[in-house]
Amino acid sequence: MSISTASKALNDTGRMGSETRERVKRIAAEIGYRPNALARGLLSKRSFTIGLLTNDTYGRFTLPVMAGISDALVDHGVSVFLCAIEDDPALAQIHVDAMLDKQVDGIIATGKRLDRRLPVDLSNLHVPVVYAFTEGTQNSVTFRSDDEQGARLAVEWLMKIGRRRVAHITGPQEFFSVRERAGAYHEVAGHREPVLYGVWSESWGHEAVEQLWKRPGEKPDALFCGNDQIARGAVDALRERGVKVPQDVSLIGFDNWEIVAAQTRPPLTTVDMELKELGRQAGLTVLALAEGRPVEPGVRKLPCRLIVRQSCGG
Amino acid sequence: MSISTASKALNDTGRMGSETRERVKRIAAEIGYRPNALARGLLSKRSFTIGLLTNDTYGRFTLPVMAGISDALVDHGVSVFLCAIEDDPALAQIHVDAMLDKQVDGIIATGKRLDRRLPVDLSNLHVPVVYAFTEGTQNSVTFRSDDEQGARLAVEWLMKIGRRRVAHITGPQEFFSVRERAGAYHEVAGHREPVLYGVWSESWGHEAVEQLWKRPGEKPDALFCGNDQIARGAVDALRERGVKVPQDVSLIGFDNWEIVAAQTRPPLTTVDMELKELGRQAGLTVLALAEGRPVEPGVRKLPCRLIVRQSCGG
DNA sequence: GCCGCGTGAGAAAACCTTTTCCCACTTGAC
DNA sequence: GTCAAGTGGGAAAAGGTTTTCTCACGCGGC
Repeated sequence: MSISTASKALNDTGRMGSETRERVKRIAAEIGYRPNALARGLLSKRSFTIGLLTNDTYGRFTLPVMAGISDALVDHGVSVFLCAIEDDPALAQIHVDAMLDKQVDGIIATGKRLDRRLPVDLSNLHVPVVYAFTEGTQNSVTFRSDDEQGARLAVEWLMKIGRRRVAHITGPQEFFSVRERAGAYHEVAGHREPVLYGVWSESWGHEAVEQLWKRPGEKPDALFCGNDQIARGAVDALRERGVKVPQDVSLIGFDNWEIVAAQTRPPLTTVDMELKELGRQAGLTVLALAEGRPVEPGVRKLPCRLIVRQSCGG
Repeated sequence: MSISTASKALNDTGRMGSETRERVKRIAAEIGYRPNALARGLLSKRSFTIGLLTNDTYGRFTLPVMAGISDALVDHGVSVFLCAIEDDPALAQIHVDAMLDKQVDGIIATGKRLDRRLPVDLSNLHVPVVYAFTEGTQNSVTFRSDDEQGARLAVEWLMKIGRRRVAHITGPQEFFSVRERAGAYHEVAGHREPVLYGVWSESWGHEAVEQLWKRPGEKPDALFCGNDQIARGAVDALRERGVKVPQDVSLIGFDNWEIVAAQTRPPLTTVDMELKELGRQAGLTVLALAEGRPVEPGVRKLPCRLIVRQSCGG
């Protein structure tokens, strides 16, 4: 039995008698034969391997994206190198070089912020690069959440359940997503209540509520928070003031970070950026590029989804 | 210039004139030559790739372990396939097969619980397997945190700062770590206060404090909590009751999950399991095994470290 | 002046697949 | 019976690297 015959039998290629083919397959299964992906890759120029580059240390954004990528690609036999590069350009370069040496079919770059580049230039690689939740280069394919639509979703929901004085407590104004969410907030809620910019922490949420409630005049009847941590801090501050959530004030967060959103009392209604779906699409896209299928460059905004828990009432 | 001469020049092997060697190296650098790791691996039987298998969806344990592995192995040119397998045996098998096909040099299995196996049998693979933070098989190498020592660290600290009535609020008794921590707690603190077993959530921490404070008689002056989430729930409950932390009650958590521990008010003193170090050692061990260096099988317990923040006072 | 040895460089095999090409044999038709 | 066409199987090359083996040449010693 020659090697080539065996190969053709297993791959259903070439011409041969069906009983020969079956026999080869049976014996291969018996001895547990598995082709060596290295050798196969050497010839086919496809390693069935991609690299995921991230500077998101906590994995809060990366992990769902990774799950989506893996989910989409495991059916295609593709495995994923995860490379956490902090914000270290030298480390990033080492990882990129290592991935290229290993002949990855493509690279997905992901981060923790839409408007930041990774500390390494991926623009002139000979493998396709797709950006997810991080800023891409000219003519690249970039996937991001539609923060404007997400914010709109949240504020519209608050209006729909009858809230009229919606305040917005959010992160630093330098963040692109912050500005985009604030823009949508203003469009839907008008300019009756202020936007409070701060940092992404619980303590800022807490402090912002203090500021709002110390002001004279009518208090807000709803808070749209820039992330779940801020929302959680706000809930705590409201409880301390004796303000009831959701009876007196409705509250919506952003991120749907389970560990924060679901454990808050009451559990937070929040905006989910569908990062897993984002990862899935990024994975399928880099695969398409690796296989030479044409992909239109540009920024793809994926819709967010409102996760309704108990912090809004209704 | 023959291929073999070039190879020998770049690898500093073989006999050749030093000026030839230098010339080859210079030109290689000029044209940006990088050897194909697939071809190299095909011959050397070393792919400089390992697989990390995990069923920890949140990545709370996996991520630090992964960081440690990557940190230790990047210097050796090793990349890591991350495979999240949930608790799905079929998915696990697919990922394991994919990794073996890709000729990984070894596999590190990690999980979210010391006393649970991954839903796939890794015992008869022809590549080395190291277990980290999950139960291994007979004769395997397993790395785990020393929960007993960690708990002792916490309770001794509470005693040292003058607390005498230390209660222990923790997770489900089926967990090995829970029993081990409770054992150490009893050894150090005696049996004056009860151990409250429950679940790993904030709400259980909250409820447990209710239970403790509803009982007649003297209240605890310290709480040793089974994880940071329980501790956080406990802090909230204490605040609601007007009990001051750390003035009236000192409180220690477990896990040092930054996002919970550092954002609690006051920030939690807690026990860190040094998962990154655990990952680092697991990485170096699997590398040693891959290179054929002998490694003593058995369970290696790594010491925990107490992270002092503000929830214990002085 | 010849032989042997040492030195530098290249040829070839090996790693494991896939794919192309070719050969031999069978079968059918005339 | 002969030829053509078609069919089943094998040989060989390719992919990029490392390693072992071989070869040619120059130099020193006798």
